Amino acid sequence: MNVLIVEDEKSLSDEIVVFLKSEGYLCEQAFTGADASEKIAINLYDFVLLDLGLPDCDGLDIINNDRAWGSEPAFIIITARGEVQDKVKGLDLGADDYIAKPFALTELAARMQAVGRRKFKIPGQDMNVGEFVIEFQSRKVTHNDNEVLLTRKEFDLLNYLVINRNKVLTRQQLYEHIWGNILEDQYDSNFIDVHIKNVRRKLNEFASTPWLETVRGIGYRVSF
Amino acid sequence: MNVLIVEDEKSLSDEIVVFLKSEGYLCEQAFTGADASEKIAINLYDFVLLDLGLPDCDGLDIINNDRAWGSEPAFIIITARGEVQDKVKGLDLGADDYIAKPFALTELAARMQAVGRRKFKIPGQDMNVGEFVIEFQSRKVTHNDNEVLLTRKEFDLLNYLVINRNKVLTRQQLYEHIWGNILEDQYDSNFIDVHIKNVRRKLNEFASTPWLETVRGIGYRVSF
DNA sequence: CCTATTCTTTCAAATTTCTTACAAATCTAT
DNA sequence: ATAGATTTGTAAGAAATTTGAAAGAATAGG
Repeated sequence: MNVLIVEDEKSLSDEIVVFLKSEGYLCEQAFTGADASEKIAINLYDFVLLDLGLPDCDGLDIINNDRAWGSEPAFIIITARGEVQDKVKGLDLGADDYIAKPFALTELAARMQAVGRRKFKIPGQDMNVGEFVIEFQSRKVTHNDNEVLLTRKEFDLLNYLVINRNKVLTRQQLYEHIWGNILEDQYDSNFIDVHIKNVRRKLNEFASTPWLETVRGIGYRVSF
Repeated sequence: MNVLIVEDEKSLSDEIVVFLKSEGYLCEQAFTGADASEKIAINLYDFVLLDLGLPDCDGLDIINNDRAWGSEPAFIIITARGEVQDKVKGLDLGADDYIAKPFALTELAARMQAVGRRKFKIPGQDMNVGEFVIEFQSRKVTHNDNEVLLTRKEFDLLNYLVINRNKVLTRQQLYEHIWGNILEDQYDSNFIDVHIKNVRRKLNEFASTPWLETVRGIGYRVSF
């Protein structure tokens, strides 16, 4: 999961980054509204943590700007105490949650998880795909209680495909969300194909996986 | 992708054209509001870059004209600094993004990409055509839960026809939008006919498709 | 420093896309 | 109505693209 932290106070921003990284998120920072707008326009984030007290612009513009369909990020507003009407306006504009300063990092994590569950339909509980059970919390995949040992990227890949089930994901989308980078022009490597192949190989030792489909010319899709 | 650049300052317009062509876009220019309106009425553009400082009319009128659902172009407003309320009015009227003069061409490209990503990913929901269900996000076509296996171009073709349903699309329009190239003069190949035939053949294995019509002398149309 | 993971490179296999040639259908002008 | 012209449909196969697979190099993490 990709997170953009929009917060002008560097020390707080850094603190959040360190924490979220330890939680397994990919983080980027923006310290001004202009920077944030540009980054959001270019990258596909899953979350945007937005401090409304930016010096150069009204943070609410940023939400208003980018109303994407399906792949829009989840906005979580960070407010100082007392900016209540901003909070309300933010929620009206389509922010998904807010959190008031000062906050505990664990609370932030909890809210992000809750928002993610609603917004991206990330199942809180385990999920059945084919004959497999995916445990998102413990990052385990099992087949009749036998664990399928996937590496980190392999699990991330499967995880992201399952969350976006019944959607074709391009290699670029997978790359941007799981690796958290923009894919440069003309970059041709088939490492995503390789990971897919490895996931399939490991899963196929237990059962066939026709639900992990190749959509030729586009990307991959999990259907169920 | 087709772009109409509506900008009265010729040197800037030309500069944009040269750049966008190098990025693989097909460009046309309009230097007056009247010209722009006419061109938009006739052609199917993917993007319209609209300078609000036109001499002969309020650029915002151009956006306001009613457009067919699905086939409307993405409007990106070009404003001079300080025309903030125009920007706001533009976004209210349905513009998809704005960019303030002076801007870097790379930023324009980034915004067009971002807008394109969300705009042309097509309806979030599935759609019924005849006895078939088209799932756009999944790029699947089904008939009573049986999947009709279409290749990429076949799906793109059906997709574009369905989005522009009740409109006749010429082979040139289909080619320019789906293949993203200008069709050279006197280029005669019937590969679009061939793809249409293949789509029909695959669909007809499940049910007849009188709704995928040939408009003799013009092109093809999906009516429903 | 060692090991597991991730990425790159290479090539074969599978599939799609486009071209070509011709048949069938439709239109136009006598 | 019919011949000729134009347009569309069909088939087969060549060319191009895309994916799968294997092996090994680079990298990261303990």
